[in-house]
Amino acid sequence: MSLKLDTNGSAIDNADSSLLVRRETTTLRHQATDILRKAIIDQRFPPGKHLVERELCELLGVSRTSVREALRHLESEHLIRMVPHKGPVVATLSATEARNIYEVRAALEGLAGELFATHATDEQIRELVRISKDLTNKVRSGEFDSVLEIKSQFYDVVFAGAQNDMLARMIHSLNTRVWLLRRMSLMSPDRSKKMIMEVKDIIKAARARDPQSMKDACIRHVKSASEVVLPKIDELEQDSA
Amino acid sequence: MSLKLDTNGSAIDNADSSLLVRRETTTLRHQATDILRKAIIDQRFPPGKHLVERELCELLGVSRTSVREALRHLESEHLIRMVPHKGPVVATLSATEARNIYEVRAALEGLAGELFATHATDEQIRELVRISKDLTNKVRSGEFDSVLEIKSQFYDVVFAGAQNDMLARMIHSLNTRVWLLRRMSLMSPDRSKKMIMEVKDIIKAARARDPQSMKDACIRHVKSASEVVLPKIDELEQDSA
DNA sequence: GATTATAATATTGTAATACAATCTTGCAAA
DNA sequence: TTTGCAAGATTGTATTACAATATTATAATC
Repeated sequence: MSLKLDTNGSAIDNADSSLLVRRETTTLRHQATDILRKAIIDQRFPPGKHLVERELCELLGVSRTSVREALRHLESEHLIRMVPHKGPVVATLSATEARNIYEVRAALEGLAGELFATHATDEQIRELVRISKDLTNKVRSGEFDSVLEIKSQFYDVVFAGAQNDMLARMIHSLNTRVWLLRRMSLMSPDRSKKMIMEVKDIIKAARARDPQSMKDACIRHVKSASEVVLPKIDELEQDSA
Repeated sequence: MSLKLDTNGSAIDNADSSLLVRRETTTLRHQATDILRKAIIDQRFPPGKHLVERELCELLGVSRTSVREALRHLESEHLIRMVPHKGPVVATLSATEARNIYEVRAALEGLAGELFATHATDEQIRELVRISKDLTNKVRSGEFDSVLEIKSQFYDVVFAGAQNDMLARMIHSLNTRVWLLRRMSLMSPDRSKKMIMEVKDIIKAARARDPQSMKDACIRHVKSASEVVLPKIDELEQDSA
């Protein structure tokens, strides 16, 4: 496993028009946080795995100070759990938690949709349409790997149009925790087809600028995804018991 | 200012029936986090104040290690903002952010209400009724200081009945950030009266176990609070500009 | 005097080391 | 087999150190 990060934060790309100094914000602990987060999301550290600080130090090539502060951050994202005097454990996701998260996501994404239909610019609506077409193509051609990424773009536009950063951050943090469930759900081809239909409903409501329908469509979309995913995680939990 | 914390974590209260070992979970950094959080919420560190790590060390009587890890935690709660190479700054709350938070709160507390009406036990409903009466009394007798505390109890019961920890945690973290706005809002006597009415609506819906009305009542309650508070923070922002 | 260059200072970011508290494990004794 | 204890591992915390960066004060130049 090589998770090493570059100690000299490079990247002095100042090609854009702004004359602002490209302030080097990437601290080591920040890089460490990102790398560890990615490792957890990609399941290189499987749920339940007991992490050892010293091993992480070697793995990342940074000191314990930085590792510990990174762990503190991941703890607040609920990606790891700190057991006193035992150390960090990669968070597991119980069926109950997954259910809870999808309940909250439905409410929040419903709100996001409602706000988008209310505040979005025409350009943002067009952008959403464009992405949804892209999504359809990728599903048709079977490129399921890129579907999740495009889906993220889709939501980024929704959040931008909704004009509520707090909301965007909260949904994002929820999604981080159910990332693998989402991947699981989008991989199944029949789910993909249904997903496309639901996105079409969302687009329709967006073009009509109808907050209520947009909200409903977004909620239906999350609920529909949860109906695919939750039974699966229920099974998994049964198996391990 | 004395914010010192006790280094020897004391507290071996094992009077309850459980035979489980009362595991000593209070690490120094945890205590430090709590104390700093409280100091910020109580405005002993006013918004925008530049905190200096070494001063915090002396203030709390712990090492920089612990202080920094505590800061990492508060950063993720958005109570402080880390400026690279300048250090932690107590977070300020813009009018826009406040508006965003109240939007999200409305959605989340609406969900909490809906879930409570669906899942709560009869005992929990009775408990809610009891607390709301307590609340009415305190408002009548003008004890506004304790109103906010009882209101917290009220919500704790709602969350317990809603059976969604994730939801509870998210609302709680939002409330932390708008704590002073809430205090501001509840202090005004006429707001209190309206608040009592709204709580009565919530109670009514809870007893009827009507998810939809409970949801609506909870949303109305948050919206109503925001209508009192948001103009005030708008003024504040105008003044400082 | 105003502006710029330079130095001094303060603070954060990171590392390395140390040690006590605690947990885990394995082994010996009953 | 169970109990007790020692050894090892790991975290929690403190201390010290130093480089990188930001701020402030001072001197130099126009």
